[in-house]
Amino acid sequence: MTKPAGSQEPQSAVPRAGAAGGGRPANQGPRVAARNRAALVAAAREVFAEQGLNAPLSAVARRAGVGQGSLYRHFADRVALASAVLDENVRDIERAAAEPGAGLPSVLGVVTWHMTRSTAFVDLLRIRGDSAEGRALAARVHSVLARCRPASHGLGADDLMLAVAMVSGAVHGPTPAERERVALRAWRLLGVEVGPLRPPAAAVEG
Amino acid sequence: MTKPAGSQEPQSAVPRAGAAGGGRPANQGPRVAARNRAALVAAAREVFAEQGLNAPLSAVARRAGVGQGSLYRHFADRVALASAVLDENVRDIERAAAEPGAGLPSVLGVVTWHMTRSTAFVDLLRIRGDSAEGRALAARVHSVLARCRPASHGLGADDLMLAVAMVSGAVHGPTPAERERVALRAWRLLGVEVGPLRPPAAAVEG
Amino acid sequence: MTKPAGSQEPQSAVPRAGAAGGGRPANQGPRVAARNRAALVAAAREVFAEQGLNAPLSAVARRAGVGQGSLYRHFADRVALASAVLDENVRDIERAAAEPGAGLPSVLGVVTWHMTRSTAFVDLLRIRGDSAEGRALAARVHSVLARCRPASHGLGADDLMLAVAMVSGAVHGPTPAERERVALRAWRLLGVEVGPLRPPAAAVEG
Amino acid sequence: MTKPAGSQEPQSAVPRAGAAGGGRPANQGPRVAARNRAALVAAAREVFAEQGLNAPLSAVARRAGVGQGSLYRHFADRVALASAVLDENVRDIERAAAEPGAGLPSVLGVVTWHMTRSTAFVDLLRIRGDSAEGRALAARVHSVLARCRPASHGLGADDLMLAVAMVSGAVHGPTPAERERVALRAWRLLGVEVGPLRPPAAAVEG
DNA sequence: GATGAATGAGCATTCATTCAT
DNA sequence: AATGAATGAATGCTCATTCAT
Repeated sequence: MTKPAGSQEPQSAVPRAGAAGGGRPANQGPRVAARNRAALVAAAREVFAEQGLNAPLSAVARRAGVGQGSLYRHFADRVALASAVLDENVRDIERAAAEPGAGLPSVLGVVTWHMTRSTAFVDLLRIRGDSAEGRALAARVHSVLARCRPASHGLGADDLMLAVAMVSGAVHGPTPAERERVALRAWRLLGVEVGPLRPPAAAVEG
Repeated sequence: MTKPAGSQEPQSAVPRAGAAGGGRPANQGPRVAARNRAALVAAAREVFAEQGLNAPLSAVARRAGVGQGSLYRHFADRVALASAVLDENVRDIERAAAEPGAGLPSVLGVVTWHMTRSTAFVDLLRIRGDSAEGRALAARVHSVLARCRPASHGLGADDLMLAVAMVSGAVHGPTPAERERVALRAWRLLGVEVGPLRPPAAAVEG
Repeated sequence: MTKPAGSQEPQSAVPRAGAAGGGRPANQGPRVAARNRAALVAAAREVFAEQGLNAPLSAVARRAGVGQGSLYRHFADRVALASAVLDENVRDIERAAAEPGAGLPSVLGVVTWHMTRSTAFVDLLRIRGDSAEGRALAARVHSVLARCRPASHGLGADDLMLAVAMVSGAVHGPTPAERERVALRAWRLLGVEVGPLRPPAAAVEG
Repeated sequence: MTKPAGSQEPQSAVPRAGAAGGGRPANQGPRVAARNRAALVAAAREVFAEQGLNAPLSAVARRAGVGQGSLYRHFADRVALASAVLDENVRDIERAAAEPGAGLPSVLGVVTWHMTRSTAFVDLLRIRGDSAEGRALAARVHSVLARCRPASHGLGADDLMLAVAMVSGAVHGPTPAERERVALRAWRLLGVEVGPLRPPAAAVEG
């Protein structure tokens, strides 16, 4: 007769203005569409980071404070949702590469920072071939690395992608700090210089 | 003395012993116990290799041609089953290290061969910390590497374990051949020499 | 981005909307929510009364004509469902105590009527300590008895609860009529006057 | 990867003489038949007392240190096993009635002692009608009470059986001491005198 | 366009019962 | 006569997906 411990209350990202009392929250109409989409991506980022890509989609909807149906309206399936999450990660990386004075080390710093923050991102780098969306995202990372790579380095972009996958594979551990330590050891083993592990300018989570 | 509410009614009032119909298959008796256990491990190896360590256990039982109950009789839980599977892999590695003339490259060849054969083995090497049994298996690999490592190499056993995890992380691809190609590229990037990718003398599957 | 191993495949690639075949019954939408909840409580009342509180919940769902999932949506666990059922019983008793001219005999009449109708109610009165909800329900009965008890009677509310439990313990038999007979004999043995065994004004089943 | 906590080791009541090592224990032949039967009854008494009459029969066999098959050889079904357990209880009661100087109070003392020791016995007294065996056992108790009843008492044997059932119904609580307290209160409420709660001369458990 | 209830297939696990040894 | 493994139906529970409102 105890309520299940793990039950999570909705964290209503979208405050309801609607009718009084315990009734169904008023339909906010299209006005909230964009807000809902963003809330879903943010929730999915957290949930996927914590529980892996298998996490129940219902948990994502709940954490986003959004109905199950809305999740499916915005994202046809799990892959679409995951892609949206990872798209932001990749965008961060592209942004880092575009910063003035950016070089391979600073970009790898951002890449590695994401690896230590998100299990899902690790999976993207490891298993990129499993879906068209995954391949596309990986291709964007590849292209960033290709542009950054200083000719002098001796590693082609393909090699760099492989190296990134290798480091991803090694990254694990209970805390971000521990994962950072492992990641840096892995890069050292590869003899690749990495800049400071950091989110790009305006990044939110990881 | 009441019929307990939760009790299970007999499945069939008229069990068939013979040939006809879809009746319950004959109970083969304890004679098949060892055979069943082996079949379960073999089936689990395949299923885990294909679908990862989270594959449905019912699929394992089905592929082994064994009842669900027998699976649980032989293996208390998923971890026990996985341990039995991976134990054979680790044993292969230990055997390879014990062969006359064995060295780090030949052992890594066996390790890598397993990586290209089994998703589950990759998971073991990557996420070794998830259970006592997993840690114990990983420790055995570590200890083999510690013994093999030529002092001259410059890499400690911890570094080698990390390297193995890195290669594991990179290994992916639709076919074993493709995965072998990737694994060899990864080792080259690390500057570590690997012997021929092969199962040890009498290995069965992988 | 891999298909999670444990994920569930869609049950049917071609869901039927229409009349024919054994396809999935149409989703009736939230309109039926309240109806479903009521149907579940009613079904649970019957099933628990017949088979005791350990009856399979699937049987409840089936009898209610409702999916398993809906049952779990409305009631987090077996206890929540049982509480909902027994809550109605207790409410009946409270209502009986509130009727004009009600006294201990008439309230005991209602209590006893429920005892002869529902195994589950008997269990509540006998084993009230098994859960917080059970204790709360029993406490409500206790409080009703405390209010009804004529000071002259010589029995405290605790004694009355014990007496109720004793009668509950004795009540058994194949038919309600038989159970009523036994219950009345039990009360007579205790020397306690009981009014007519009856449901309160607007009770539904029992 | 933790072993399930609740797993109980067999408490081998029957020491094995058999072959060396980990092989199947030698079949001890008919010599152990009687011993096994007794071990099963004893184990069932404990298991039923602890977990109720629904307890898994496998738990009984395990605790008896006996194969599942042997259980089924000795007892055709759950009811037969329960009957064997309760038969000993009833025999205790009959023995108590046969003691020199025995009277209704001392017999009720033994009856009540059993009620506070065994859930199963309570069930027998409450639900005696559910099986032929149950009815037969209850009839034996009835007959003992009929012989003991002092004419002066005013209660017929039927009334006494009902009273016993009523007290049974009230008996519950976490400890035997608590259950004794409740039972005595119940008898007092009925105005029936009870002797000291005790097992008969050579009783084993209860 | 949002909502959240409905649905039932699927997986893990348990356990009564049978049966070869 | 004992043993203990095999068997699979049954049950609890979860979750992807649909759909009326």
